[in-house]
Amino acid sequence: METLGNWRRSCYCGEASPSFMGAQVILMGWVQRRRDHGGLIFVDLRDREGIVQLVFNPAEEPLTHEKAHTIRCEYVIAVKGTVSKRPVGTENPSLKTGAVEIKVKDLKILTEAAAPPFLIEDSTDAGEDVRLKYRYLDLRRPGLQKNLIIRHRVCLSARDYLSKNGFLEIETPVLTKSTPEGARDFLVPSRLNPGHFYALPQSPQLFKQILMVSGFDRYFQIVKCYRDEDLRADRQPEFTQIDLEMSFVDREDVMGLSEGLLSHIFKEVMGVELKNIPRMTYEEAVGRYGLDKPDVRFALELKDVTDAVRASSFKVFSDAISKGGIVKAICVKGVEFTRKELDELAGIASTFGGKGLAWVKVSGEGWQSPIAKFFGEEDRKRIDSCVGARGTHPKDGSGDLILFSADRKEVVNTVLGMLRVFLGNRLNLIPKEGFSFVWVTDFPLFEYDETEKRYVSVHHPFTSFLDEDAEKLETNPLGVRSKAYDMVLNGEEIGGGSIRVHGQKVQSKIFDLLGIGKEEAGEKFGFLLDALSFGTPPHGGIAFGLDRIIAIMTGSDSIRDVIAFPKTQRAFCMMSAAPSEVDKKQLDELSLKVVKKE
RNA sequence: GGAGCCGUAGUUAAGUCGGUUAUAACGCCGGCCUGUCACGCCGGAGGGCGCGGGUUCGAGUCCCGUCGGCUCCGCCA
Repeated sequence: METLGNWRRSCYCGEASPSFMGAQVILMGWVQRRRDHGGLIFVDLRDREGIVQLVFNPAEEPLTHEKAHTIRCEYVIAVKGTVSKRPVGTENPSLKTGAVEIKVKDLKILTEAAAPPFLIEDSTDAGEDVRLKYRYLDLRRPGLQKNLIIRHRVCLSARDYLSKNGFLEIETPVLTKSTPEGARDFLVPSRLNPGHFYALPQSPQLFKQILMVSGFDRYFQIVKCYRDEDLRADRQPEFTQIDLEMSFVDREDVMGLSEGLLSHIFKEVMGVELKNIPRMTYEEAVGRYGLDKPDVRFALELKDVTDAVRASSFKVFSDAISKGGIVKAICVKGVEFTRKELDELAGIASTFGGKGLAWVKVSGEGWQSPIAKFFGEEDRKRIDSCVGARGTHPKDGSGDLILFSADRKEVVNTVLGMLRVFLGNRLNLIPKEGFSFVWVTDFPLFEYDETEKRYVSVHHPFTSFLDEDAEKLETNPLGVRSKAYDMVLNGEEIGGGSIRVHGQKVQSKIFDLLGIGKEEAGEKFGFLLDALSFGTPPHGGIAFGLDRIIAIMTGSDSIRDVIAFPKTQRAFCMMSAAPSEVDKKQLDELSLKVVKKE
């Protein structure tokens, strides 16, 4: 091990280029690989910006060459040498620096390294659990470094855009108050107030609204949020939002600003020009795509065939309809599915609540289906034309497959919506490149929670409603549409927001409808209700899921690949082994006692 | 809470119908090699099959339980 002494780096390894030709440089980094030819030794030296080849020549620098025998993978070294053009025919076009190499005169081994548990390269085949345990090594891989660099640039360009548009970045508390609605809170015990707890914010929602009451007019924050719910590929217990709020605005203003923000980010970071983002109401999204986060990159839309099948003698359909349900179908073009594949589709349908999945193969000879006998020639024609099915395709003569779901409206849409996404992937209907944005608007304000037997907010309790739906608040709460909007990218929800309620009376009314009593409302959100009574500007905002956006930008399957230190599915950090038990002394100070469940 | 897939050298995997000493590649260690870049060649070390129990003359292979990783449902205003 040697010290740096007076050596200072002249540039990053990845920056070595023909423009430095002949210059003496000092480079520092990690040994990617050593190729020892007995005579010449080649070493690939890696840092954040890339890799460059070092050459140790025994004929020129015998002592340095001798020393180079001892270096191993992941040693941290410094070299002094000259940037040289590689001999003709030995250039490496797959390397950014492949036209040059460093003829090393002097070498310092700054730190030795144990043999890493896996190779530090993008094509590493180590499992994710091993990589998460040694996350610091995993993060040396260029791919993950690139992801985090992109993340940095997205944050930078968001700050730049918002700042230029009059937004102020203002921090809000992390130790805050538990809220009854929404996700499960992470709690933090208060030492100074035994038996009392802070909650980590699920979002800075209340605080950003209060900042509007305070007159800051435009606020934003790139902020961690915490939700104690089960994890998924796109969900971590702590995640980051680009959160913003603006005063004296309506939906158009927030949505327009949001499009500007996204356009700026994608232009700056990806070099991509976004077109105007299309809009679709919740009703349309669910009707055509089955889901409130439609992937509009491919067709395979849902068709309502309730009327076309109403007359049929197929009991599954007629029963569903008589119970107030609907029948919808998707028509899969030109596929030959085996019985086994159809069973697989039915299995998927059942995981989303479908009780069955009726199918019809349409070929040149007409219908082939277990349910064909229930449909006459006229019925079949009507259904075919309704879903756009045809028996033979000019290209290869293959037929279509119609998949039906009959049930309550919600079940039918979910089942076919999820099947649609599954088939889109399976049949490669989804373009690999490109960013397909869509706004979804006019969400219902409430939905009915069967387990709690009450209305709950679809967005959150501070969401305002369409002016024309105001009177339905009394008569038909489920029919009230909200001033909420979601931004969907490639079939994933990447942001959502709303215009807020800005009157104390209306806010109290909403709490009323949600079954949150005056006392409870006062206790939980009294400070917001108080604030609203002191002169509140009309306001609204939106929050974007930074992790999800970066994951889509970088083509990552999971947001774990764009978070430096993510957690596993049981919310465990493989590297630090958090969470862990704590000393009894710590518990005592917090007036806490652990009761282990059987 | 539930469903599915997966746990075998440091890593990734193979392991037949239950049958001697568990196999390969990469990595690691040693040696040789002056134009390699997944360098090449020769040699070597390294695991008892996630953990616990059971069936059996005999278990990496079968059964039960459990722990862990991933994907999904529920959950995520």
